[in-house]
Formats: sequence, C-alpha cells, structure tokens
Amino acid sequence: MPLKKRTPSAADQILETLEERGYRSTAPRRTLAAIIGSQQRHFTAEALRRQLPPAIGRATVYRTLKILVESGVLCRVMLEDGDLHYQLSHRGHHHHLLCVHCGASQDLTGCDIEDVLTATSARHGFELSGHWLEVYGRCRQCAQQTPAAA
Amino acid sequence: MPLKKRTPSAADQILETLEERGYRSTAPRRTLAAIIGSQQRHFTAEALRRQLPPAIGRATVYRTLKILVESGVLCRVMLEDGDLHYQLSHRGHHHHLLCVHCGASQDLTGCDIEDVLTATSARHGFELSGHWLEVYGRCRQCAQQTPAAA
DNA sequence: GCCTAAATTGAGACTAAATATCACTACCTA
DNA sequence: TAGGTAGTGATATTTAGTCTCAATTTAGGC
Repeated sequence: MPLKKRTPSAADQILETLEERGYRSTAPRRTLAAIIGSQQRHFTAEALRRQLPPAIGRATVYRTLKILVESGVLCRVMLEDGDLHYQLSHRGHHHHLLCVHCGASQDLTGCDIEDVLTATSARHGFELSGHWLEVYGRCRQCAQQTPAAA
Repeated sequence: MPLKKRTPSAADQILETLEERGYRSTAPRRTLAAIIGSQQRHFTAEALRRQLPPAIGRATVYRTLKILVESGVLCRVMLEDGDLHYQLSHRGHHHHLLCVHCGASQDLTGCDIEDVLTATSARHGFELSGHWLEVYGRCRQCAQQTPAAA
C-alpha cells in the first residue's frame, strides 16, 4: 500500500472504505465516522445516536450502521442479555471474548473452533454454512481484581 | 428407557416443573403448557400467542416464557436473522444446529467445543463464564434435496 | 463555476416486540 | 370457606428499528 504522510485515523479509514465502495462523502457520514472512530467500546445504535448532533436523523444512523457492517468496518456483537451492539471490526471472520465485568472485548481469531464445528456438524449430517459465537467471561484484569466470585 | 404407566406428555412435564419450583397451577399456564408442548418447531413469543385463546394476555405469555426459560424447560434460539425463538429444551447446556432451509433444529451436545473454548480463552487470559453458539447450515435431508447452491 | 441526475437526508409515521402498571381474580392452605 | 398472595390481563409505555417521501446535497461533466 502507498505510503501516507500520517497514520489515518479510524474515522478516515471508515470514510475511505465508504468511498471505495462507491458511497458518497456527506456531512452526516463524516460526523458519524468521527464519533464511531472515537468509541472505546462496543455501542448500541441508540447510544451512538445520543452522542450525535440531533440534526442527524435516526434513519441516517441506522442506514449508515447497516452499510458499515456490510462493508466490514463494523461488526455486530451480541451481549449476554441479548442486546445488539456494534464495534469496529478488525476484518475477517472472528469471534469476541466479552468481559461481563468491564465490558471490554477482545477478538478471537485463528482458533480451531471452525474446524471442530465443521467436524461436529458433519457427524450430524449437517452442511455447515455459518455460525454465531460469543464468549463471555472476565478479562485478565477483572479476574485479578475480583478474585473468585463476581 | 424405563417403561412408564404412560408417558407423561410434554405439557405434563412442563406443569410438573413449574410446580416443583413453587409456581401455581393456573388455567392460563395449563393452556400455555399444552400449546407449547405441541410445538413441532422453535417458535416466537408472538407466534405462540396467536395460537392461544385471546383471553390470555400478552403479559402472561411473556411472563410464562421467561419462567420456563429460567426453569430450563425452554431454551432460547437465535436465528440467523436475529429473531429470537424458543423451543423445548432437552436439559443441560447445549447448542443448536439450525437448518436455514427447513427450519429444523438439532441439539448439539457432548461435543468438544467447550474444551476448545476454554483453552482458547485461557490463552487470552480470559476466565470463561459462558458462551452463546448457534450453528447454521442445512440438515441432511435439505442438503440432499437441493444439492449444491441454495 | 454551473448544471443535472442520482444519491442521500431527515421528519415523522409506523411496526413489532417486549416491559410496566395496577386493579382485579383465582389459587390453595389453614 | 375465608383470606393472603400469586397470578392475570387491559392498557399504556418503551425500545429498536423500518418506511416513505419531499427536500437537499453531491459528484462529475461541461
């Protein structure tokens, strides 16, 4: 890839991806990109909207989120309570280790779960086409801070 | 399996579990149990409600479903499109193989996924507490009927 | 810079799923 | 069979999201 003057911010990268995909660069999208790029955690659509200037309509938020998920910029995270959140994706198929204590999330890639799944499904005569996995627990830090029970 | 005087119906088993847990046997619950016991597939709360006499209020349906999930009678199934369904649980922690073609679901137990998960999480310093896995694909029958593509 | 077609936007109506409230009712045990 | 309590259901409300459509904005050719 070509050398850039400075490391592109997350927001820049988001806008770039949209452009590559033929989406126009608009003011609302630039705002969205900036706010999304600044998120430290996974977030819900509504939580995001609350951080946005009210001039940006609900429809735009949901439309943009959908586009960003399709484009691989964001991925959807299902919390233990069924809440659907979003977070910046680090590309490719992966799963999340979600800390139920502090809310941090860590990507889980290159693991052998896929293989196990394929094999197990085959045993059941199933032709695997996809799966959804979320793993809940406590991250290293939280586990240390609150030793045994919750 | 042991021979019983008569096999208790699914509905009976549901009511029994509720009683064990200290819930009262009421007319609405008996109706619910009968209908739930007769389901051939996973179902949504609203689909269930449509099969119920309209005299049974929405609140009762949702309340009862919640109780039944807590009691382990039902388990929640997340469909690929994000729809939350319920189905009779065969006890214990398990996952589902969901056929995206015919909607059938098959339990996935005694597989080695848990071990892989535990090991992988540990590598990340994670203390695993739970996970959610749904597997999508096509069951043996559907795979045979529609050979290659969808 | 100007112009236009096409993409995008946002207000707001609408839907669907689910929860909350609360007066009333039915259960069941003493 | 009386009475305290669990349970119920009508209804309002919340939440999360989609849809519509007129008005606006953008990209790109001139």
